[in-house]
Amino acid sequence: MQCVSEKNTAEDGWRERKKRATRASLVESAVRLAAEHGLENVTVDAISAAAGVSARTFFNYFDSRDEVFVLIGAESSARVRRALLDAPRELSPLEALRDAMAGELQEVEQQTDLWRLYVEVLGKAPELLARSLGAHLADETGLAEAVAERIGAGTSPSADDGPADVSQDERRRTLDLYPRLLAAVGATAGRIAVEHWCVRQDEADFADVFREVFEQLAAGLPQPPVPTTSGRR
Amino acid sequence: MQCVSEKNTAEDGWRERKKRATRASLVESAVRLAAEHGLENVTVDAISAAAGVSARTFFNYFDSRDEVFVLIGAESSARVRRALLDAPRELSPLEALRDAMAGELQEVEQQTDLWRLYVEVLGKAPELLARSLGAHLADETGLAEAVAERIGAGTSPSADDGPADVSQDERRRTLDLYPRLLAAVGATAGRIAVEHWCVRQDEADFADVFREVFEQLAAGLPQPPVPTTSGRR
DNA sequence: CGCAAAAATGCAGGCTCTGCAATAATCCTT
DNA sequence: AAGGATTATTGCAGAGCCTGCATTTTTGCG
Repeated sequence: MQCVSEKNTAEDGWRERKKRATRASLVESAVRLAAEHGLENVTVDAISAAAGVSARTFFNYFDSRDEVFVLIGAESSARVRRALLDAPRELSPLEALRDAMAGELQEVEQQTDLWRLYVEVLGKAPELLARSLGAHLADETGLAEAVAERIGAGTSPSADDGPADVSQDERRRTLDLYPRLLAAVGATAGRIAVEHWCVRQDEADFADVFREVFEQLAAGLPQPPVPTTSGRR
Repeated sequence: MQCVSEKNTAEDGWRERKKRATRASLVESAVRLAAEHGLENVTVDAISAAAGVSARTFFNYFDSRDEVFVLIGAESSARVRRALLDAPRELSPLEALRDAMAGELQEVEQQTDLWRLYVEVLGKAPELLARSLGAHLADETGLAEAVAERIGAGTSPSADDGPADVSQDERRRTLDLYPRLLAAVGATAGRIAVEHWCVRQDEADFADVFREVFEQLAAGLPQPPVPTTSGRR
């Protein structure tokens, strides 16, 4: 690993490619089997057999059986974090987070084949999607740290934060609290967007749903307009 | 069964009391053991033995091993939902949800003994708290239905199912989306409040943290004031 | 007391997951 | 190209989780 040769970084070599293939094969087998027999009735043995590896090997790729159903991998977390830090300074934290996650979720609409099966499976097992997106896409703790870094390093020279009369204690508490809250809520919003789009796939593009979710969030979750049809009050 | 005698409803009878006691004993044993030996090193056998029942009986009380560590029970979900529906009409959906959850979370600060141990355990196992609060306190789906009913019932008393005759696509989408979003975000906010309070117990009352979280939410998660040390960077 | 409902228990069995050691594939250096 | 080093795969043993079923014990009630 100490890199004497020209081996740059990552994804060349027959080895890596095979690992990727195996991993992808496991995921695909898992989702396919789950769509056919139900999520609960798919064993690690079955998945491994379908993918052509041993059951033991399965656990070399995934820490748990459920993890194979999590299409958003751990790399996503890092990418989102980086995108958050690299986002333009003009954006508010919420906007930056939205854009960072949007970049990651773009592939949702592209890998439609697998995702459609995936959605079918998850429609009957919502808790898995929750864990999937909630836990991995965001990696709340890491994301919270990125948020903290962003707003901490974002102190522009203007230093125009007017009210200096807030108690130092409360401010510090808020500063610890805010990143965690933003990260968690943002991840949740992303999850809800995916869930909603899963159910009503035909009615709107995912991008629209995603945008709307964050608009609601930025607006403070006001009560939406009530249907005007009958007697709007 | 069909209540011939004066057996009113719930909590009399030697039988029920013993069940409660057993359940409580299991919970307490579990938390105590976890605090001592670490969450992962506590087996169902150990918990059951400490509580004086067989391991098989454990699974008559809890569906899974982890469930014994979830102090917020399934009843909470129903109570929150009812509180949400009973909340004054003047309150915005977010406020109503906040108050409904606040009522439920009051007991957090009261059962300090058990919760302190609990916090200690969960400090090293955050994913459990996430599942605990995220999954059970809110029961997002049910909560979303309650939200939908609340904002839908603003017009007609027939709260069966919302008006399905909305013309505009986007409005209908929003109406389906909003309750899910609010429920999920609210639950997340509650969880973050608990988590934050867990870490910084001494610095603030839980009620303060809880209130602040929802204030941020209502304000649209704006960037908080940056520490005044202007020379920063 | 004696019957019926409910709870607790023991047991068998399947599934998940982990360490360990042996084997096989890949990579790298010479 | 050969050989050694690294890494992946595999089988196996074993602990733990969880469920269904049959049995025993407890509780409620006439």
